[in-house]
Amino acid sequence: MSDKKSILIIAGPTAVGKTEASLLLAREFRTEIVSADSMQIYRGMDIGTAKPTKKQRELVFHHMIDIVEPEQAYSVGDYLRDARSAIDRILASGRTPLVVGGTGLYIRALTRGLFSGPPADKDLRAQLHQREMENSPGTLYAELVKRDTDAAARIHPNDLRRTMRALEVYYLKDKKLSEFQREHAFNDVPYRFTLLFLTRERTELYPRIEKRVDQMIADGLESEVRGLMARGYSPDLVSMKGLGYQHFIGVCRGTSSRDDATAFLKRDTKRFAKRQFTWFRREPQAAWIDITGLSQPEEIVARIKKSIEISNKLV
RNA sequence: GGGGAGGUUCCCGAGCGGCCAAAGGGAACAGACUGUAAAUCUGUCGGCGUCAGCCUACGGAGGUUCGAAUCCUCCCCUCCCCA
Repeated sequence: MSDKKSILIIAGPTAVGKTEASLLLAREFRTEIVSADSMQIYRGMDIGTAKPTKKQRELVFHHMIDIVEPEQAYSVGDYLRDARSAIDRILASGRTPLVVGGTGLYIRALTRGLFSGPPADKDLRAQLHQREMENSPGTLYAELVKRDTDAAARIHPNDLRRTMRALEVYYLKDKKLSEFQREHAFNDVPYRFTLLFLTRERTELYPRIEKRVDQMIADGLESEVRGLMARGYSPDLVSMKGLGYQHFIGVCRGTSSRDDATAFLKRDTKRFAKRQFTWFRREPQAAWIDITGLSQPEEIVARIKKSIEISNKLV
């Protein structure tokens, strides 16, 4: 056993019930929460991201929420830096940080690091994108096949985003993405961690998602989006691509109906939950905890504590 | 009661004698993922299978044909118009 400090991570698909349970748990452990949610970092996006309320945040201190404006770019790299520093502060105070969220990549970065690649270069990306547009589709992919064959082999030819990032890494660092990945291999593990993935049967999760979407709308999602639009945000912003925001922009502009937006939001949120299942399914250290049938935060916490005991015995 | 349109795989919807397990779309399911990740991308989609095939399918029952989702007969159901 190493002398690394421990952190507890509570992950799970949207609407399983992470927030309430983690709040209770954090109070009991007298600790603070570090959010691992790629959308809750944005200020002013409260309803659509199901952010913990002001009251809840007075009860337990939350890190990594409301840290940037919606028009600011914020990458996994930024997240890793900021979240680790928050975690280190909590650890330094002698407590066990409670990481809570559903963004798989953020959690992986937190627990196993990122290779030290270059941050996104807007100009270079624009250049690359233009090159693809001016030539036939697949131009960039063909370029990648030449520059970094191994990376290309792992990227689908249609996945322009990943193709561009691989080229970006190559041109900026004069080193292949595949090489970075091979050397790093997610081996930067600074903490001991217990990663719990809360789940529910889909027959229960999906109705919860629908209910939650209805609640968001009742709580004023549309006017929240309207307010964001009034600030002149482009729909192309990462923040505005968030579930709910991308859907209600059309409603605010009068190009789509409220009913359609609601239906699509429900559908897309379910799909998102499905992708979260896929992600954590192949996260080797994630312990799945089925909380189907448990509706009270107390019950969920009891269930969580039980599995922590079990995993502690195993360690 | 009279006239018209139609019933296709989970849904919508094309097919109108063989090339049809049946276009296309939707939904669903599965997968990938290292600086946009609530994003981006991919695959499957009647069942069985040693992948060659076999079985079940186009409202129901018969019939014509070498061969029918496609043609004929009767029946059941839906929608529209006139009474």
